[in-house]
Amino acid sequence: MNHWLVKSEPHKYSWQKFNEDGRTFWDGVRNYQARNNLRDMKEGDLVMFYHSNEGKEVVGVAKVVKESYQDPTTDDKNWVVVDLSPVETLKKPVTLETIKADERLKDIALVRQGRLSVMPLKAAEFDRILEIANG
DNA sequence: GCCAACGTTGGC
DNA sequence: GCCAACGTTGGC
Repeated sequence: MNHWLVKSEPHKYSWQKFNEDGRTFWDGVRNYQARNNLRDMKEGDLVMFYHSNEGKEVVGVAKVVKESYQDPTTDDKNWVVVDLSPVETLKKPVTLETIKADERLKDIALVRQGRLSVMPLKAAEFDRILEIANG
């Protein structure tokens, strides 16, 4: 199983809204690297949900419920979406500041490659974020 | 609101 | 195919 991290601006699509919806297709990715990551997602993979701009923190865990397919919001064949559902809300959100300060997390793509919106995480990194969130 | 980082575009 | 210009993202 693989682990991922996706970003969303809360005023566009928040963790709260995601939970109200119960399921969503992850659209709007217009970057090839991010697209390739979406394509590599498999059903059951776990995905950290990060709020960019406002909050700047990992707020919850989602899972892939449907693997990539043509983005329904465009006819351009370059772009795909996946379906995600919420799994759990983190007890304590893990802020970017915390991640940068953590020896085991300071080199993840979230820090190194700030603009990428869909990125892989190692299992150890994923677990480390959960560990921090659970105190 | 500014600006750094970086991906994309287009002229040559 | 290089690289300057431009646009976008996202932290501050």
